[in-house]
Amino acid sequence: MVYICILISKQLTKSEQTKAFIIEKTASIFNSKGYEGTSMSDITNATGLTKGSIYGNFVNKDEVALAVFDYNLHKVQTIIRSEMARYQTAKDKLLVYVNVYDNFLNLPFPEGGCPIMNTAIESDDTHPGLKKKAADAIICWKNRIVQLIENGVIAREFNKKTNAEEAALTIIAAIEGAIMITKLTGKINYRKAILQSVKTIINNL
Amino acid sequence: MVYICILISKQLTKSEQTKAFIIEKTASIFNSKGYEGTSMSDITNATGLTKGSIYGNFVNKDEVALAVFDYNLHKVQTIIRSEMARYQTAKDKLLVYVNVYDNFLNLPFPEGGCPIMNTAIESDDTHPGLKKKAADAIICWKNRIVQLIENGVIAREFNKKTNAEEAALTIIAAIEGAIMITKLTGKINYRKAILQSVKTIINNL
DNA sequence: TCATGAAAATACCAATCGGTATAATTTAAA
DNA sequence: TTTAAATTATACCGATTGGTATTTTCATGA
Repeated sequence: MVYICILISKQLTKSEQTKAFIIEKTASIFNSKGYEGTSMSDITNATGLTKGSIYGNFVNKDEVALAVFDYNLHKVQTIIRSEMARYQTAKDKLLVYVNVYDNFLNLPFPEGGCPIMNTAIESDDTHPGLKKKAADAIICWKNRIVQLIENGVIAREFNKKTNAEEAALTIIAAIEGAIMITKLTGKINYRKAILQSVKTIINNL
Repeated sequence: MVYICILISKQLTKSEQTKAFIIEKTASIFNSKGYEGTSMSDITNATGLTKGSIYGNFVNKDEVALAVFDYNLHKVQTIIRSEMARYQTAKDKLLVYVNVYDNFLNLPFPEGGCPIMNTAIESDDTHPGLKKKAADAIICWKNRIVQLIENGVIAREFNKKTNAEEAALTIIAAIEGAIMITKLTGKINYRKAILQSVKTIINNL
């Protein structure tokens, strides 16, 4: 199994390596300046590569942006998944969201805030491809929380009268709002206060 | 008094009239495409004016963007204030936020979503002037809700153990998150579900 | 009615935008 | 080691960007 993995990773094309390199080097730029605000020269400067090389690996800037979104989203999902694996109960797993977003400065979180919200706000009126990806990510996130709550109901951790979807959407909305407000005002206590409310919501499920 | 008002409005410079005209015509564009994504040609197309005229009334594009933010923010604040004036109790006044954001398609709300959030997300890493304006708007909003809650505590509508700031920030975060999620996914029920949670939070104060 | 200042239009600027054709260089298989 | 293919660099493209200098038009008070 490991052997196969090594073989597969050795078979990574030069082009695939360069692609990954470009994505890594530009991920934080796209997430900070936005997909419109990031220029081709930003990309060449960040990578040290030339335009010819970028366009030899991606058909256009849009494709870089889409790949970078996937990369940033994957980064967040990986953190959440690995933290959640440490806990057993539905409640503890749900509280992972609170703890992760409360300490995301100490975690390998994408620079520039939540990639889903950044992409959502920038692209909802302008870039259908990115909008679709962000929307799918939100719905996937919501479904994951709904499932956790339903598991908790089955395990008699949560009240069976709980409206799982309403709770899931509220948790997501509050978290995203918290990130935005703290990034904007610089007040970490604001995020802490909102996440305290999220914790209360989870405890009352 | 009225006479004075008429005099003052007659004294509106031609330049001031044009300025207001430019702001009105471009407000929805800035709020949809973003302040970076809106070009000078967008502005000239929307107004029918030429670049010379725009730059005769504003020193640069930034100044238009800042003025448009004020205009869009004022629009939201006017709706909230006039709705709130119809109610007396602190709880009813707080519930205005829920009702307004639940029906904002039927109100003269700025096109393109919440101008505070749009500006916050786009400008927090790129445009200090706009970031400052958005941050001030959020803090002002928070203080207003805190005051309403404190009034409600004095009037014995709310529990005096209520953490007003935590509640205020949570309400704002949930509302902003709700707007983002519904705009992104197209699912109005998602917003309704989150606003239902906000209503519950207000009822439990 | 005429003169004057304000406002708007025209024509232009250098810089940058995303993108491409082609040439030089690596890479890797034979 | 040779050679063909894949990858990267160079040099360029037209279009558009924000911005300005200058001219024309317009409004208005004397």
